[in-house]
Amino acid sequence: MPRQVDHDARRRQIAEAVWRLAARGGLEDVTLRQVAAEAGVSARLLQYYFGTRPQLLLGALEILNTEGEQRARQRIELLGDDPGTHAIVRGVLLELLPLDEERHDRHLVYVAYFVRFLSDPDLAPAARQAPPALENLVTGLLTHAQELGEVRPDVDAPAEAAYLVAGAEGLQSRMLLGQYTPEQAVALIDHQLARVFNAETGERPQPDSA
Amino acid sequence: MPRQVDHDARRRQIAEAVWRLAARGGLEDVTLRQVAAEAGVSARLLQYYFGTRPQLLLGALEILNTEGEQRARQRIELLGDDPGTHAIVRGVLLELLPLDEERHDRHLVYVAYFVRFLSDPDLAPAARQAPPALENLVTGLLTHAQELGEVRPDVDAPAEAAYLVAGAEGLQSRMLLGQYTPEQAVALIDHQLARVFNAETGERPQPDSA
DNA sequence: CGGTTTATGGTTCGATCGAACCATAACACG
DNA sequence: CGTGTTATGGTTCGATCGAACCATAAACCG
Repeated sequence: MPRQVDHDARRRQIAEAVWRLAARGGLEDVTLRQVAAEAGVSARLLQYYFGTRPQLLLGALEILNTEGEQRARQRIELLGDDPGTHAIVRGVLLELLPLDEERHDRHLVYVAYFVRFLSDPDLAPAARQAPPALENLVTGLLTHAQELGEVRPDVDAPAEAAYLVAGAEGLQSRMLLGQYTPEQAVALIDHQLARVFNAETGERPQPDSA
Repeated sequence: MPRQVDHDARRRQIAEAVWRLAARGGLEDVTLRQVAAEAGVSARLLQYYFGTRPQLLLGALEILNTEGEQRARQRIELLGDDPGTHAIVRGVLLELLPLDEERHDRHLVYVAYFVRFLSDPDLAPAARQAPPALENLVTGLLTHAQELGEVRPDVDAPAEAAYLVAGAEGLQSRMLLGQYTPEQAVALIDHQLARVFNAETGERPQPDSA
């Protein structure tokens, strides 16, 4: 069924236009006419593929979510098999940083949606899931590393995991504001990881897989 | 000149309406008519006190900034004289958390403005100053504490300060999303502070001064 | 080949937006 | 007392918005 492919491709094309506009001027610039112009299609098509404007916003966000998850998983797998817990945690945290244009725009779009997440009952579930999931993942990885002896038993795994993730999110904002270079932000994360992990278990700072 | 007082009070009244609307629905809900209704004044007054809509957005942000600085300084001074470096750093970091309604709304408004900071040349300077200033302040405090022996000499003060501030900012986002209670967030910060500072220099976790 | 669904463009409508314009109270000062 | 500045409300205009409506080309199906 080649129809389905066309259909999804069209939705994706339109969603990308929404992302670009939201990353620039915020959600208030995401008007049906502007999206249509940015996507190079007629305004009627937005109605056809997404319906009303709130549905367009929601749909574009859902596509961004699934796409982001895919990319993250790919980049983690790109570390090779058995990359070591240290490297995996590092990969998860770096995923939160805007280290390339794709992640830059994605995180920016999330910020543009943020305030809506709090009040809009349709948008809320799309954003409330990811962060705790990440934190639980890191907690699990740290606990695992503790059992392997790669992390000293006196570190509070949940507390450290929570602050590692929170710190990465904070660095994300600052990078978006242009106040940290990618190198500085990565160095700060590596500094914390070097503290949590025993030194000898650390991978050499291999460049972020693009 | 009681005129000036009235003038500023009016501007503040209008700015508060802008904040409330931005904290709910984001900047796209900050329309001149809605602000007028929320503030209980006529739309004409917004023009009179602020001019055009971009000027209103900018003015409301500036008022929020100065007000936020004042409040922060007050709360720090409320710690008493010579509260100890540990307590001061703690106070600075807690200022980033939405621990009361005032800070909740303020941080929310910043998020609503965030995307604009990146593209709007008028808005940008209002937001780019604060974060690095905070970080430098914490770095200075940690270095000072190091000289006093309250922090071990082998900790990297700038790196730890940067991650402390970044972590507090990350916790801020999660609290706004309702994923952390104030107690949990404060506990995470205290956990990090206990690690950076020598144990005996720590104040007992005195409740956040409201 | 004929009909039904799918996919697309164009147009129009009522609502709302930002901003300019017009009016006039209230108070200040000479 | 009068006159001018300050402070406020109301109205209107052109532009734009979201959404509904109308049309039709293309593709698929019996």
